[in-house]
Amino acid sequence: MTERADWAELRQRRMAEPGADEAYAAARLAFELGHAVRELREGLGWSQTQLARAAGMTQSAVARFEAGGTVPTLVVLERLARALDMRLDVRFSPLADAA
Amino acid sequence: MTERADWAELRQRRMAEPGADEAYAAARLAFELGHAVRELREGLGWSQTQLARAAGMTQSAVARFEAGGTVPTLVVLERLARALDMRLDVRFSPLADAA
DNA sequence: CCAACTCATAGCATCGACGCTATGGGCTGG
DNA sequence: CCAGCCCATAGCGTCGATGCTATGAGTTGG
Repeated sequence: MTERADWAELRQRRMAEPGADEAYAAARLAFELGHAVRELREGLGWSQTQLARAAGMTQSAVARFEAGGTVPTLVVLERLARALDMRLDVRFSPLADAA
Repeated sequence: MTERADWAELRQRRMAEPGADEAYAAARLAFELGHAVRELREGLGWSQTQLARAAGMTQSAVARFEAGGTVPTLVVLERLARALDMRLDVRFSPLADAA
């Protein structure tokens, strides 16, 4: 990644800063989710525009999300999940112990 | 629950409205997460105030969250998870197939 | 009966996520 | 070479989630 984005860079820095533990985790989560959605979308052979329509949002929103531009809201995640015909799973799980 | 809250009621109505599918799902998720946190907290024998301190927020925020007053942000969920020494798990999973 | 603690809300300010529209660059088929 | 589609951002306005502070009700111990 060269340096196309802006927030992409900012977020990177943020994630590098010490003490930003939780913020870091959230950003990472956002990034991974974005990635996941992208793969699912491509898997279906859809364009961002198509997914956007299906999820009731705009192409720009999808792009921003996939790129990890913001920490998504549960509402949005839910919408995307539906559009992709998936189930959104959010839960607290033990750190190391059994499940 | 009589009718102590305000948003509690509003949210109820919202959830009842047709076509509010995703909003409904999000609200439900919020409610369940709130419940989960409450149980975890009580399990540790902590007061909302204690958890709030541990998670870097105020008692009111914890109360609002546990009551399902708002759809929490991933950032907040992450903070709570840490405070409770748990791991926040967010993922897209198939609707019916295996987990 | 009072003090102290716990939890539920209210009210207010701020910040960030989302929605929309408009571009710009990259690719591809005519 | 132009038209058309795809994706990445930029800007801007709005709304909702959080944070804080201040109460009020319910409990409990002294």
